[in-house]
Amino acid sequence: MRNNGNRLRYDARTYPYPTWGAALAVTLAEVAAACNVSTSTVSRALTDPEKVNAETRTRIERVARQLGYAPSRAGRSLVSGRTDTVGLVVPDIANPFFPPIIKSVQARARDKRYAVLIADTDEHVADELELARGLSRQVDGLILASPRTAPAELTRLAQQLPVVFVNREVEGAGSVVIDENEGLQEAVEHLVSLGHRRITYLSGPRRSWSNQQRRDALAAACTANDVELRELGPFEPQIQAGMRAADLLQSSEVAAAIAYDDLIALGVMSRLTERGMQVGHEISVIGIDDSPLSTVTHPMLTSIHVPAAELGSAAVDLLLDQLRDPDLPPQTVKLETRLVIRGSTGVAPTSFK
Amino acid sequence: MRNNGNRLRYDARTYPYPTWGAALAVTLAEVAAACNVSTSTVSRALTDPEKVNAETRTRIERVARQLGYAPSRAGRSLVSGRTDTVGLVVPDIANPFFPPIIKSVQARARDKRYAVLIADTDEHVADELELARGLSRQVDGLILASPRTAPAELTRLAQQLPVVFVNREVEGAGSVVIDENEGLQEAVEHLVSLGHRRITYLSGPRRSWSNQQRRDALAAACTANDVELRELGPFEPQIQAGMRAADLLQSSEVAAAIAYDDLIALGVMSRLTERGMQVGHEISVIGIDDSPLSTVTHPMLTSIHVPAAELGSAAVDLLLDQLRDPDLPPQTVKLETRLVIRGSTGVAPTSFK
DNA sequence: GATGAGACTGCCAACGTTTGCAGCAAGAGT
DNA sequence: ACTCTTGCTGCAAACGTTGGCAGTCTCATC
Repeated sequence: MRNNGNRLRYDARTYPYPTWGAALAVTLAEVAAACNVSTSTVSRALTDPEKVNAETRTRIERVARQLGYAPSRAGRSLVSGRTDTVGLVVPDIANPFFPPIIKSVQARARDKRYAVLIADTDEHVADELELARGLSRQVDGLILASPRTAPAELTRLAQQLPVVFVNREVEGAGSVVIDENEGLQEAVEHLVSLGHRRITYLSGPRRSWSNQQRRDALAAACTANDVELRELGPFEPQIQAGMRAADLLQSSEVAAAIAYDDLIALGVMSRLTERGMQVGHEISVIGIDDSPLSTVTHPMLTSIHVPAAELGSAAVDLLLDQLRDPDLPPQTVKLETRLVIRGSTGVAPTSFK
Repeated sequence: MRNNGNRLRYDARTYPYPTWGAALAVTLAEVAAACNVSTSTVSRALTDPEKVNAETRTRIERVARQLGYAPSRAGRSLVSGRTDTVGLVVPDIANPFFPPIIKSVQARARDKRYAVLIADTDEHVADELELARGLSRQVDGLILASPRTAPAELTRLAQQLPVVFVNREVEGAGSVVIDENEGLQEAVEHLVSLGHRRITYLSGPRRSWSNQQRRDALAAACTANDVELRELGPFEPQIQAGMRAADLLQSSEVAAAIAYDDLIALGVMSRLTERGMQVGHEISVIGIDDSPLSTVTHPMLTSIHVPAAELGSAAVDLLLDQLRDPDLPPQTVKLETRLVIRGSTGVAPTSFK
């Protein structure tokens, strides 16, 4: 019962590759040799335990652990066609909105034994598809966060491999989006209750899907509350852009602003404060995302809370569902938002009432 | 001259795997069939162009492009023993110190045709090694940022695969560290020139290597400038911890604080401002990292600039050097720091002079 | 015209894993 | 004693790529 079909063919001295990392790795064949069984049996013992004799199995398990065996991803991948890896494309890791999403994607993926490959497009729209395509070779599925690529391209991408979109709905693909209606409605009502009758929307990138959503939701809320809505922008979701927005805002006659995201709002606050204005008194500012940064400024930023962690884990769940059953109809998950009131909003100055 | 050793064995209907992604992928064999050459020739044409006839090569290249051929990572990986992927372990993606590092690691790695797998330990020391070991199966080398694991364990890890440490020196492994001496010296001199004679260090995590470095460098600078040094902490590098530090600080008799990092400093500022103190007048605060956040507060945070982008790209360079030649002696790269003065530091109140 | 060199290309084995199939032994049923 | 089943295990092929080796063809040289 000697296993000689799977004997080792190299010793350390003749092994043709550097003896780093993977080359040192224990293989099925070595475990098999040590147990005097075939590689098939070892493979089954470790992946499909009911299929082998209980005694053999425990012996194999012990030896495998002892030798530090870990399956080669490449070998497994080659035969299964799967990589057990998902890709995640974000526009900017440095935008504090994304780290919580990334974290929850990773946590959920790790639970399900998937690795996560992350790509950062640096807000560069053209790189988005290229990075996604590059990743597609080495992942089973993709999560695209806040993509700005044209819808037709995204649909085509989603036909080539399972994709879940975060913060965007795309024809024929799963997505996780936030419903900003409630949050923005609360925000407008909040401002109205403070005496504001005019609101400026500091717009995000023109091609951004979520910017459209937010603008529309805000317009609806303003109409419903009989509030005049103005708009400035577009601004990139960056602090610097917010500072630029601040100056435009200050020269207007509006004392309340809702920004496309927290970064813009924080830039606005920072710049206004620097110019001597009292945010929360002379002017009210509201952000969207409720990132951890909302609490470091003074006054703290009133912001619309977005459930970032749920966003990430829902995306992973949707993606894995799709991997399990590719014929499943694409689903859209919608998450609620709500207003978190802090110090950056206050009673409208009398001159603006 | 028919190529029948490499003929296709499945058609779409009998293919046993879901027809998603990789399963659809064009293989060498298909390109070979379309060109009437062997897979070896295609392989060589695409990876080692001088080895095949110019005419054949261009034909192969054309067909490959046309068919959308992309090599299978798994197949290549299996034979080469390499994964063309590097792992990056960070304690907390949400800490604004890390995103710039992550970005530069990714950018440099991408230049060199490497993918990057990121793991976040959530500041959990015990997960650090576990994640690193998990990653080690699927990467050629690792970059560990600000690890807090015991040195002996790190040395052992570095014996198993190429590792480069960021923000920490480890026996027998490459590392990229920052030399905080200059920056802290400038910081102390700056405070002295403003009339401060006592400084409190808001300490980072006790096991953190860079916390040791910073504390030592600060102690040296204080001695040299005849300044009294006190210490509070340890604090986790998080805004919340900084707020806690603020209250401790306020009840002491020191009007100048240097924090382990920007997050702690920002938490301190936020809390002090909230309690009605004027940061930059009644009390001076200095951070370390000079993260983008330093500019969103009012006053803006005086901070010690750390060249995050260089940190990342140097780490990748060191790692790839080591992959190319495993026998290379491990190198340590040291990067300079400098003080960036903003509004959070000011003349010492007379009572403290 | 035989020989040799050189340029190119094909064959095959190998990487580590999974899995259909077949073989084998032991026990059950007739 | 025979078949039949059941439980377990081994064999071998397959996944896509690479690279050593050997074969073929062309052409120059003697």
